[in-house]
Amino acid sequence: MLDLRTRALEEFRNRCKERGLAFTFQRQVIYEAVVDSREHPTPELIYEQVRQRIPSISLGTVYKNVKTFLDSGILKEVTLHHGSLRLEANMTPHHHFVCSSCRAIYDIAQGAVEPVQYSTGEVPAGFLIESWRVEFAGLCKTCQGTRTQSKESS
Amino acid sequence: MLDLRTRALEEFRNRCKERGLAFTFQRQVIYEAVVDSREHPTPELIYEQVRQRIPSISLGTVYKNVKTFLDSGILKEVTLHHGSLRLEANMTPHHHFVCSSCRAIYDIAQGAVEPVQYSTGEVPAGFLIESWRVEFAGLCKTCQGTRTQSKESS
DNA sequence: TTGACAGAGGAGAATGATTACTGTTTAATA
DNA sequence: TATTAAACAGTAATCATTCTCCTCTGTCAA
Repeated sequence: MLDLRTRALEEFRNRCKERGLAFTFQRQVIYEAVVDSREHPTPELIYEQVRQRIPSISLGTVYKNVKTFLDSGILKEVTLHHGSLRLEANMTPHHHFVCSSCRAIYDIAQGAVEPVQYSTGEVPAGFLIESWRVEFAGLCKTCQGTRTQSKESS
Repeated sequence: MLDLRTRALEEFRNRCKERGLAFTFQRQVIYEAVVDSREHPTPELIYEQVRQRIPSISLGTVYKNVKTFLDSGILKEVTLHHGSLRLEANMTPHHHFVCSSCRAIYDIAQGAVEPVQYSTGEVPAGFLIESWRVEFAGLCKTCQGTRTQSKESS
């Protein structure tokens, strides 16, 4: 448990070094706040957590470092298209493909994917599942052409 | 094509009636803007579209009606948790369960779901898929207890 | 048709999330 | 330990969204 956390921190330190990022106390505490949270926290929530250990930290610092971590692949964002409300009129069940470059969203017909099978033969425990869908991420046709595959690949 | 659009509009009119919503020109044009767009548009983009037909429309009206449509099940939002940036430190592939009531996000182990099969035996055309994951929606344990199943069920 | 009234629309202020800017401090490294 | 680029804190600015207030229009009964 603690060991796991220590290991994660060690790995974090290495990642910083690899990417040429300074290993600061603020960054360490911000990273730990995300690791320790089971809630997929917002920057605001991270800020609250971190302030308990570093009362002088500024919200801007949290945002800045979160962004840095995302760019470096040290953290991940839960959804690729959280920014603004996106709407659709297609009320029939279907899936989505999100281009990780231009963030465009495309519909994938429900029929294109076989129904999801639970490996245990059971619904994941405790949840009442009303619907599910697959979210594919990758490059759309346009972005495949534009880019000469310079994505981070670690 | 046009027929489809006419049908959709007809259905929209019925939905409004069913829900006791006034059928106004603004609502019609807003709805059509979403139907016509293949881009899962933002309210801002809808506003741009609608302004070409109704220059005097206000952005507030677009937001208000979009919200009304979402509440009435006339439109759908692409993601249940678009509001604020949500982060995670778990970099191994996994799935998510989103509670449609409290919007909490839970991790589902990758092993709990069998790899997605494409019905056609092929990747959906044109996309370079780098990853995929399943997003489950429903009620978490807590919200199942709290609520006496009063969800919309149309 | 007409009149009453609740609901809808427009304009702009207020809020919340996020980014940008500025001057000061600190980690990395020689 | 001195140098320097990067990181920090504080604050202003921006963008998305909601709220408020007042006017106008659809809806429905007469």
